[in-house]
Amino acid sequence: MPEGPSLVIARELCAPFIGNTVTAVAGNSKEDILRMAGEKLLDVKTWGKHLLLCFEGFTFRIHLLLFGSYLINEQKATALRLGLKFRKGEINFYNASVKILEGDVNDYYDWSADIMNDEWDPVAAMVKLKKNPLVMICDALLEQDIFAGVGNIIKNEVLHRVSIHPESLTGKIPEQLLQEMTEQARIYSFEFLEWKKNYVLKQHWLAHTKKTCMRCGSSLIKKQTGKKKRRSFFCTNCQKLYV
DNA sequence: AGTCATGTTGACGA
DNA sequence: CTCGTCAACATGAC
Repeated sequence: MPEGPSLVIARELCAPFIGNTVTAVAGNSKEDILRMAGEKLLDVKTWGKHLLLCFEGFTFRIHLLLFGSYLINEQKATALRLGLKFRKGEINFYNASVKILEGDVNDYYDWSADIMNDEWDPVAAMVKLKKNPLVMICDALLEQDIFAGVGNIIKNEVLHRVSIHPESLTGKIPEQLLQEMTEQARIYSFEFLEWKKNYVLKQHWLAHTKKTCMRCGSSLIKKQTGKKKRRSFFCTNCQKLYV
């Protein structure tokens, strides 16, 4: 489910409840979820892979991790982590991480680090990248403080698109190319969003889970890369290694 | 049917 | 203190 674009979809689906009062709360979350009862949902935001339900004086942060899911105006048999009822419908979360953030949500997040946000700042991302020149680019792209919302699919597709080997060192990648990668992280993410909405995401993958390179036809390498040890799919013919 | 993965945090030991 | 490794969570696609 959950890379940045998928959270944007979740926000859009929750948006109709903005301005409405929570009439009932349920779920097995250990957080004080009853606090939302009787409160008006003031806003729904996202930051990277976080879904933020904003109330007066506090915000509930929902993270779907790897297996989390949600249903709008529907339920399923598995244990409910958090369910919010409104007069005109309900939102239900399953297997999600739920956490309360006290006070102003703006104090918790740097919106300019979120690739899906209007305030996304590629220059700031470049500055952060340059601070860690010895980090492999496959790890840097997954760094949520730099590219909030980028997940493993986006990582693999962006690196393939800009022809960079995932094990390249950030500081060895030519500046202009690094900048192009940073820009593509956002551009690709919005393409991801459209494809996901139209249920055609997977058919647009050119590297992720593929056995052969969709550009040149060579066999792709599948390997756990970097300190994060997340799987990378890459073409040693198309993607250059900078070390 | 077994394996594996679009993710993150915290514990523990070296 | 930092690093690496592991466990934990737990579903669904193949």
